[in-house]
Amino acid sequence: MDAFAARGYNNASLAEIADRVGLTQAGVLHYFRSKSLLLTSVLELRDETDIEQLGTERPHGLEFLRHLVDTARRNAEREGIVRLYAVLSAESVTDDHPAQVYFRDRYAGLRAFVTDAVTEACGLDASDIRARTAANAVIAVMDGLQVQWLLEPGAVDMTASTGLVIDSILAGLRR
Amino acid sequence: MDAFAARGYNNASLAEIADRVGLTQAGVLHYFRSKSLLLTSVLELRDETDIEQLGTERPHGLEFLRHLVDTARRNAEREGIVRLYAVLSAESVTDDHPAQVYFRDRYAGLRAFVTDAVTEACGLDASDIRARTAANAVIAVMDGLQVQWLLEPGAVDMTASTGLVIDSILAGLRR
DNA sequence: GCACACCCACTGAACACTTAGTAAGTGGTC
DNA sequence: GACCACTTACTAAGTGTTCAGTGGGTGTGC
Repeated sequence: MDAFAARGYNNASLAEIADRVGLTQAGVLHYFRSKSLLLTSVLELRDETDIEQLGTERPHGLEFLRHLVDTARRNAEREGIVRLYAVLSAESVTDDHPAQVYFRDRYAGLRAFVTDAVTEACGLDASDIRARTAANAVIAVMDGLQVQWLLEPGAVDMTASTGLVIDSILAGLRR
Repeated sequence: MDAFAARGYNNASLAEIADRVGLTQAGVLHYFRSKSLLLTSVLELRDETDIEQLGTERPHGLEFLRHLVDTARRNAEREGIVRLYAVLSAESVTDDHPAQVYFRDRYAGLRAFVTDAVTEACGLDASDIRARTAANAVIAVMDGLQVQWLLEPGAVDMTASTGLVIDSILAGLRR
């Protein structure tokens, strides 16, 4: 995780990773057949532990959207994970990137989740595309803030900006 | 530009770039002393041509924010440039990336510009930090949408989502 | 005796960058 | 207009390094 976050997938080397876990390069490849399999395994593990932490109770509607602001707040304390996702999600749009499928699926799921929450929170019709437009914007703002924050932490308040966008959009859609 | 956009800085090779311009690898290094200098030159050239196109008249306040929505619309027709910035801005947060300074400066300038525009458009006090919070969010939403759009163009309407965020935030701040 | 968990030593490819050279042109001098 | 010194625009052939991945081991525990 740290290696991929600090250097991206392409520029991280198995030798460096092996070193940090006290193995040789060949030792790492004993467990993961290839570098790209290691990357997808790291991403899957990250998802699993996140889901475990979340528990079985998943908030809905407005509560879910408030939860996103909390996530932004918590993210400001977890630079490693933020960096991992910020770097890899953008790198994944390059040709033949091994995490491309992962991120496409991840965003599809996220969009569906947030769209539902917006629809519910604003009492919109399920066919109202404004919910999807809003959901995409909410996801985008969180991602975009991370890049700015990683480059210059003092210049960005992820919690405030995320909260402002969510509040403003909800207020607008409710009218 | 195409090479760095399609493969990122680290994974693009001078040999490939040389091939596409009909030179040898050494021929490219005759003009640009190093790969990282080539990257920064590409980014600077991009800025220069953008500034030339913009002309001398720069919109202010509300007009500038409307202009951002137009930019989002135009970007949907310029995948190459969108990819270049989306990939490189995120890659730049990795250790010792040659474009790190470029993007830090770029975001600092952008934040100042958009903050001024929001302040003016909403008639806020110059010291009101909500303008900066809003500006960061507007920039972030545009960046974040690009990554989603590059991964799955059909799933994202950059114009609509950008417009929604700007309109909602302005409406909220004006009250 | 067998399976697992590794390491050592290697391979071949790719990479950025260097060096030495060539061919074409440019400007000045006799 | 012939010669010369110098520059520019490259190329060919390297250099040393780094990389992911392989194959053949060896030790350890069951």
